[in-house]
Amino acid sequence: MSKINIKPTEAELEILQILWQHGESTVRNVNELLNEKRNANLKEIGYTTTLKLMQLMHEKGLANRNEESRTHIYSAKVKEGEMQKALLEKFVDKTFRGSAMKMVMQALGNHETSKEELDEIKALISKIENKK
Amino acid sequence: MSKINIKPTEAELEILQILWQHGESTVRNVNELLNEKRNANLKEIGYTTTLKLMQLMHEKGLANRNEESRTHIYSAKVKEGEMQKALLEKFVDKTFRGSAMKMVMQALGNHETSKEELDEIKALISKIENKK
DNA sequence: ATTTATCTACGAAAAAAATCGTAGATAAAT
DNA sequence: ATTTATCTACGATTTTTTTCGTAGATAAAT
Repeated sequence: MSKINIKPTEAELEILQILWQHGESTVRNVNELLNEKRNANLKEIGYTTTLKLMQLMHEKGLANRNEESRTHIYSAKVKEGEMQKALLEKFVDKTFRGSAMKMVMQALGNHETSKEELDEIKALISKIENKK
Repeated sequence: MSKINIKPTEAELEILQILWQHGESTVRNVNELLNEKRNANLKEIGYTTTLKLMQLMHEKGLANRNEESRTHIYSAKVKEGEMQKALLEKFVDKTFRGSAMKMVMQALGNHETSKEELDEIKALISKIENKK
């Protein structure tokens, strides 16, 4: 269960993404990945900036930290799916006045959806329909 | 076409919602609606706070302002659908690593979807499929 | 005609988020 | 054994966002 009551900031979410994708990581790892992505023209993120953010995330309960070795190892404390669910709900409220349907329609409309994906959705719909 | 390159802040988006729903509005209108929603325990938003936000929105190009009468009348400059589209895209990137599909599946899974809504989606899917 | 209420403009304070510099400790390299 | 690199901790600065107070003008109420 464990509902998520901690909303990450933009920067924190970016780091969470990395932790979810790469699993346990050091600050340096994360910092490098952040800067790779942000590669373009933008200024690099300093090491201590990332460090500070990750320390805060640990304090807030967004990340675990293994302090056994000098170089601490961080990992996401919240599960990706749960966080997505929580953020999605908030987003739908804020942007689509609570109508998840509208959002889904919008997403399907805009986004180039492949045949496979459509099939996937159809399968899910059948599954939901059968439950009724 | 006019792509949207202006991202509203949280507070600004809340005001946009009101402008979209109610059309032309005065600052006082908006301020009252904001406080109604926020009714619970929270502290009220001061009138000048809302005023300032709406002035900024006007400067940024998020809102139109009719200054004919002393009491200015504001309206949303960007269309709701366009803004939703822009925000959705950003949100999918940030939260679902760009996979709109994942998000749709998540949304359909979580949210209690009625039969009518499911039919609506199925209709949309057919429409998309036929286009191919 | 005065008082009272309602607006806008403007600047500034407060709060939240992001960024960085420096110090001190430990490890690695020479 | 020294020097150099790498870490954490911590405080401070900067930037962004939100909030509000005050002044001056106009309208409404008395």
